[in-house]
Amino acid sequence: MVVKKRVTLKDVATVAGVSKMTASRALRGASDVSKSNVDKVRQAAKDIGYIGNHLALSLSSQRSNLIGVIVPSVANIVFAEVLAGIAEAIENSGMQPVFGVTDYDATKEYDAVRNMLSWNPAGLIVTGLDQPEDTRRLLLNADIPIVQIMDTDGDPVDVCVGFSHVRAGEAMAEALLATGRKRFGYVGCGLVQDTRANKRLGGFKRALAKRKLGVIGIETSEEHSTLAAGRRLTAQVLKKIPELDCIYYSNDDLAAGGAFHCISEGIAVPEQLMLAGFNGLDLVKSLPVRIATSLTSRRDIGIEAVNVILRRQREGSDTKNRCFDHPPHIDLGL
Amino acid sequence: MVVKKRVTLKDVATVAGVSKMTASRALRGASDVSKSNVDKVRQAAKDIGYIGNHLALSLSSQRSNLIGVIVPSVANIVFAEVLAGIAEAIENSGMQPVFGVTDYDATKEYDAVRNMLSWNPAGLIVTGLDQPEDTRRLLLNADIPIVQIMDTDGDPVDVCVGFSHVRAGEAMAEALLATGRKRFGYVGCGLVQDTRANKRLGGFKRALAKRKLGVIGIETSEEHSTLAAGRRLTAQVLKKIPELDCIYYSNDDLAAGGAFHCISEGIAVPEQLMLAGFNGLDLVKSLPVRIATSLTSRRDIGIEAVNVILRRQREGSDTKNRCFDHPPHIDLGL
DNA sequence: GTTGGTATCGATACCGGTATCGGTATCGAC
DNA sequence: GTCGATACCGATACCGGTATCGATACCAAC
Repeated sequence: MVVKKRVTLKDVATVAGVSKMTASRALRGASDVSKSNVDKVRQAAKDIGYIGNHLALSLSSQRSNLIGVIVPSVANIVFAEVLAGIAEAIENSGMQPVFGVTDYDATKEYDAVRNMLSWNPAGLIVTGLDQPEDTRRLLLNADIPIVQIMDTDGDPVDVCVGFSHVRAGEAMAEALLATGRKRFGYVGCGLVQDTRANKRLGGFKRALAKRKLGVIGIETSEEHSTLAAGRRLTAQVLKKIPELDCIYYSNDDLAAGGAFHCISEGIAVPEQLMLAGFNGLDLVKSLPVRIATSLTSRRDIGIEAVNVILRRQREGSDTKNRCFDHPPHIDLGL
Repeated sequence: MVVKKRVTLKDVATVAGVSKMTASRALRGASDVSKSNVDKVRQAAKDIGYIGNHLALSLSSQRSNLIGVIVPSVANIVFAEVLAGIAEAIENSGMQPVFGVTDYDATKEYDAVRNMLSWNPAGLIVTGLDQPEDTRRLLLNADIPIVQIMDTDGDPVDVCVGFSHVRAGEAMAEALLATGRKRFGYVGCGLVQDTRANKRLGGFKRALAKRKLGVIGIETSEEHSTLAAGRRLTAQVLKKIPELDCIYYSNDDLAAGGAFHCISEGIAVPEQLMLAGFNGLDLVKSLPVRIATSLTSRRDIGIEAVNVILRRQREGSDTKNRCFDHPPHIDLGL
């Protein structure tokens, strides 16, 4: 046996005793092909283990079944769940997701978008609305549906699916104020680039300001959000400002870390100190103490993003410049 | 302005006043092209916003820069971290990962592998060693590096990167036995298909059997592993067999759920009841009680898997049929 | 027998790049 | 002035499919 070469459509055609074209037709729609030839081709394809070549298919037909997805991180469960939603919605659509990771780095994001576009995807899903100018231009020039997810505070290139982080921050502040809390702290691992967490903090502060209140203790760090960081930063902020009666975290991981700190230190949560995270992770729901959080519908956002693209494919551009809002739902955990 | 058409290499060449071929050369290696032409072409490409077309590139050059990755789930943080490792290792290699999700379903896995192969990837990373016959044949016939990850208990198609789950289960049993525990329970959300968890349980039981011991309480469920499920199943198993002094869980999520149950019920962990999970998640390290776990190096496994493929690309098939072992490290949390 | 419609098939031209090879220009050496 | 080597460039043939259009066969209708 010689070198194992890839089985091509031509091989199938030869075995089946028909032309390449007939084999091609037989393997897909199968209109305009006699029943007997369809069978022959199908059988031949199976016999010699024909797989097909999407590269050639997409190049030739000028459309691909790829949907590009660009997220800042996959290790973050929040984006992992968005991806899960995307994978779920894409199922059975004949499409295939391709993921790119930016690591919260604008340069990598630009590269990822560019790279993605070079695959002629049917659509592109990118995270956030605040791409730098050059990346935005790339997206604008791409002649495919672009869905920006997880944020609606801004001007979408095409369509956005998510919610307003500003409003989410405001809403949480209002809910916490309604419980009578007055001395607020903030703990965040907001990489400076985490514009969405910053938007939430902005909304949070604004809502407090309306009641002539403010964030009186703040502790942040450049590292990634982890439970351990949450634990440590909570200890720090409480050491500086022990009289806090409520801490808002940039996300649930940090808040849960804070909860662990409180459990260890015997601080009564939420009686003595109320904790509020963001995302509504499974983790928070199962915690031995009750903390507040904003439940975001990551999965739904992923699903909707895909659906926007699929609809666009079928029906043409109906929903240009629209925003799909999936506002978070506050759970005070009380 | 008419219909916006995709900018092709030919357009670049025209603008730069050279042939397609020269433009092609100028934009990549740039050997055999005069400096002045390289500049002209580069400038032209930038001016008209040339992006390139990977489909054509890969089809024409008969090699792609894709690395296919097939995992059962992305919502599971363990695989998310593997993906993160993969993304990290792939960075700057010029390669691009494409992910497929199987949802622990063999049929979907077959489809995913097939689909992936049709993109002519440079390599394929799949999860586990226990693919059904037809999928395995697909992998065997593919003339690219195939890396099976997360498991080494079996016969790899090509290369495997992971660890023995049987030994991992044994090791945990031995470590727990060494602390003097005698009445073992097991809690698992082993979908029947979760062969790896079953391998661990098998190893665990075998090690106990050597000491004439066994698992005297077992509680499983078909659902996905969640903290809530861990909490519930722990309550159930303890209700039936209250005298357990140690529970082995199929993973950390369940074990952490068990920990939450114990905290709520005032059960002293680990004094009264020892809990042992699997994976060594961040979650476990930050828990307010100490539980045992096996630290698996997900990220490293992802990185190594990619490196196997990258090495193969450069050096040819040196490591045919090899196994890369990344054994977990037991942390009793004491 | 001729005509027209339908079903079926194949030849050919692409899609947008790269590999390959041959052709020209330039230059130093003899 | 001729020659060979080197640098540079473009024509052409692919890669593996699909779109398109024309060819052929067959059958019913006139």
